[in-house]
Amino acid sequence: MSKAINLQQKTALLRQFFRLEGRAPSYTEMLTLFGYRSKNAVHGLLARLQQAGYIRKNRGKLALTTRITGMVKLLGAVQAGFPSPAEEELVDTINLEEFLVRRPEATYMLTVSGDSMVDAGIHPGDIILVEKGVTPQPHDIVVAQVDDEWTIKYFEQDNQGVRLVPANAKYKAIHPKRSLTIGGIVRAVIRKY
Amino acid sequence: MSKAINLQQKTALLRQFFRLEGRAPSYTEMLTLFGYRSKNAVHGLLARLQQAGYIRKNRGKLALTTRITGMVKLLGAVQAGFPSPAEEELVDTINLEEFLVRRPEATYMLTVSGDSMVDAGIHPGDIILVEKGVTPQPHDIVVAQVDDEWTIKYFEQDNQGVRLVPANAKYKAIHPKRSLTIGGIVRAVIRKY
DNA sequence: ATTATAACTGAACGAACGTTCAGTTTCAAT
DNA sequence: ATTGAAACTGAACGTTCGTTCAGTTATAAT
Repeated sequence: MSKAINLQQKTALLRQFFRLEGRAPSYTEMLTLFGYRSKNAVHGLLARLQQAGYIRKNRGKLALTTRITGMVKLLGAVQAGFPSPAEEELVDTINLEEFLVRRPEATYMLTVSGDSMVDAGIHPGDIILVEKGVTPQPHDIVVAQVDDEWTIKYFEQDNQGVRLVPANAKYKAIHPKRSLTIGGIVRAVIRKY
Repeated sequence: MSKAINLQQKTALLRQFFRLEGRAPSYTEMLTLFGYRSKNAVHGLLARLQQAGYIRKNRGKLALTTRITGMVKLLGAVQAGFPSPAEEELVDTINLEEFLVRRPEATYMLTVSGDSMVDAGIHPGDIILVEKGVTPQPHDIVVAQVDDEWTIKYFEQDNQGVRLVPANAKYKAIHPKRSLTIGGIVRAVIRKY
């Protein structure tokens, strides 16, 4: 029907520029980046990129979406094998923050101390992302202050009220006596090697 | 000695703008953002922000660092209690991608299937970040293709050569017979609730 | 071979950009 | 009260910005 261009090739270049400079390129910079000789070519390409959801615009200003600024490449199944550098252009990327954080303004990162949740795969030294200001539901993992002590536990409820259950046979469930403050609920666990 | 301004208050405004617009504001936009009446005031502020490491500049163009674009607030110890909205300005933020990914161009995300590493806290359904093209060291966790099958194991070496050790008593260590391909080494484990 | 359409060139445009300068205000130390 | 330095105002500047237009080239279907 007409000329067809490879958007993924262009997004790879945008990604590369962003990683290097930490910002979106200007039209003039995109001339050399994409190998165009007319700014109108850039203009047209950006329109296509916007339609495809790679970029956004407001007030004539360009904003890259997380599909460009995301660092981590998605891999469906390992069975298919790891991509070679040649076919890396075909892989989509994801932004870890957008993936893990729902409400940035209410999310905190802290390090786990204690082994009360080891059977749930939360080990001492692990990092957890905690979201504040959410009402915990049963089976949620919460960071809670019970009787002046902070712990990580499963949030459960029974006829005695709130019950905080550890994931470690060494410890027993707690029924808060004097006070209970929920710091937040655990949204993600991260372990870095 | 002179007028002292609160940089953290300004960075909070920058952070807010970036979350909303997905890009850095222009000088004119910063006039209203910071409440200045002269662009020179913006110019001076940016100089201070650059010196403090919050922003970078190249070719007259502004680039926000991950100290601004990072979403997650750092929390030292839970014992100190969770910050209230009023004191949130005092908290520093971190960028999860920068924190977890060393070489973006070589890092892939995939989902764990199988329970060969449960005793190392890696459960089925967990997400791992795998870095390609790194020579594995003993005790590293690797994604490897042994005799046509992909698995996650500890990478070890003994007098018989490479030994792939699971973290599950149900399985035994493997000495690759026909072939061994290292897909990459596991840099991080993520579990999302 | 012709046609239709998308992608591109090249030039022009006003608007917005970031920087600079001289002068003023603000604040803390003396 | 005076001084010194940092923070700011207001205006001006050349540069670069993103957009637009008319025209050309490339590609795929007919």
